[in-house]
Amino acid sequence: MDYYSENPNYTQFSRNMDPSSSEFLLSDYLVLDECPDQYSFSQSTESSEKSASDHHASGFIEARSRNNTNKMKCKNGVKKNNEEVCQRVEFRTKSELEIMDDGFKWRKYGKKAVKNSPNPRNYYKCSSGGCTVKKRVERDPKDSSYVLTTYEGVHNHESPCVAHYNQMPLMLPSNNNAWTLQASAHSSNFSSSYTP
DNA sequence: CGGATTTGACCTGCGC
DNA sequence: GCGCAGGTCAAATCCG
Repeated sequence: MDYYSENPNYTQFSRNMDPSSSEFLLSDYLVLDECPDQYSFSQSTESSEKSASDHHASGFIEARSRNNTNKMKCKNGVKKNNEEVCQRVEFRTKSELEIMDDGFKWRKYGKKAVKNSPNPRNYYKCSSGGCTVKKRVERDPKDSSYVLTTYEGVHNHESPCVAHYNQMPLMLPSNNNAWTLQASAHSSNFSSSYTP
């Protein structure tokens, strides 16, 4: 069974995005928030665009702290202080497609128009049973050619994509603080990873 | 027919 | 307390 036929979103992303192409800009903006102690991994918009263009989205990521901009709310029963960590990862990706398939299977559960943005925000949950990871997808109001994708939470299972293709775990269940996003399972040099 | 998507209603937090 | 905005729910609808 071909994964492409099972996941049309993945098909679009991986087929249309050629890492060797100068038009491919992967995740030039990345923010990781972690409650209560938040850190971010990001590049500023302008520099990221430049560097992403220069490097053709080589996956280069710059880290900085953002302790003074903690406005992230840990809602829906996620506890701030103790056991459960509210982890947020934000990607800003130049793409005509709003759906950035990361190998996981998402179920759309909401769509909402947001203030100061002409484009609606889409809400997705990981459709894997027991996995509570969510993501929001919206077009950048300042530049609609960019897509803002925000992940909340940590997958408690492996990516079906990676399990299927690479037989390598995308998420290590033994390490809840580790995350990896792969833009394409076929582009092994195209992945961003974070392991605290 | 079952799963995914759509979309209006509802809930919650925050600012005034 | 009220209104607004963001987030979620769930029934209706779509689609393979």
